[in-house]
Amino acid sequence: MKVIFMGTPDFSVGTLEALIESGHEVVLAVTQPDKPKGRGKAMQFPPVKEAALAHGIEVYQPKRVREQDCIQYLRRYEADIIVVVAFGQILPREILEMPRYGCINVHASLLPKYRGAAPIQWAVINGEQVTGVTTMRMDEGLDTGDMILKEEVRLTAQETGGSLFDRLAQTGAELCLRTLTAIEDGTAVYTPQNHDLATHTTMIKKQLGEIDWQKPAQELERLVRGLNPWPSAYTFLNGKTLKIWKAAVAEQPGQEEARNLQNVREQVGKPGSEARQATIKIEPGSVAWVTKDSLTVQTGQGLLELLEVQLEGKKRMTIDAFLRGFTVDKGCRLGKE
RNA sequence: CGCGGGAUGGAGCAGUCUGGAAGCUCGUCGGGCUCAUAACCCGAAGGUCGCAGGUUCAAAUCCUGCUCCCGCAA
Repeated sequence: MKVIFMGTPDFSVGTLEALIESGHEVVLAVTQPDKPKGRGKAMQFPPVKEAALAHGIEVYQPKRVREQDCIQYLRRYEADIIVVVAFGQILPREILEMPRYGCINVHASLLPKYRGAAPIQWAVINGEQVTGVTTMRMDEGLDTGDMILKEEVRLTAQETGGSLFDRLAQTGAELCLRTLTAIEDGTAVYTPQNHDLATHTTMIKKQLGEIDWQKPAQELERLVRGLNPWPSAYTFLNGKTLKIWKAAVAEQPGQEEARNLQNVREQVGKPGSEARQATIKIEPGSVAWVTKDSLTVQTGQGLLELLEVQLEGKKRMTIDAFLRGFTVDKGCRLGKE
């Protein structure tokens, strides 16, 4: 089929390339405008633009697709279908109705759950067992169109936002091809969503990664995984940002750890309050115990062991490497002062 | 020219301001202790101090240029 592809980030690239390799005629790749990137200042192409250029496909980067100029421009390509994967702009009705087969969207969740911006990370953060990819025929709502195909993906215990992202991108690419085939064959079935079951996710903001030590260790561990590799969970140590790349809910302390715990309690406890020592609780966010190769923090519920961290301006490193050059005392508080 | 941190034996760091014998915590190798050990004791190997110039009797340290890594911001 004659396809116009719309997408922007890495997630979209897999589907674009699958379309090209499958023999569909991708006549145009629409993506967001270039933006100034990282440390220097240089403009950077969106991943989809990179991929399109590598395959010799024409690229179009409108600021706003809803503008008439843009709509007229797209019309000239007389596409059979428009495939949209994480494009980042809302399509107006005129575009939705433009191609013979409409606009097909690949969404990284099992609709109607997780409509919206960052379904992949949220699935990890929320501790979902299963998520997946859904293709739908777009309408004017946000991920509200009729569903065509759906594929489940099971999360692993150590799933990160990044790993799930990769898997769903591939699943999405395959599902998209199958969807196009079904549409071409006329065998596609359009199933309306049950809107009563819909849930929505919000865009991931950087600040979501700031760890609230009052929360349970299990929840924090999921946050760490969900926000890896971007934007990553973080806390503060001596006023500096400490990113947490990997953590684990700590097992019950063994004998030695228990003894260390006792030491901390003694340091934290006020002098002369012996009777209360047994009941004094380590504050959430305090280092519960530290050895030469492990660092465990008290949370609102349970303990979180930090396994891989990165201090501001430093490289990411395993906890044992980190502890070799950076002294962390028992009872030391993490987080903002 | 967006702001800032960094580059020192295999790892992570100190030393740089106030030039003058390369250090710390680990790891590795050898030996010892031990029922045993990731614990403890003794010993050893391993570094052109990111690169290139300059100043100086003398540069990891001061000056100039460059490369690479990283945090923020986008």
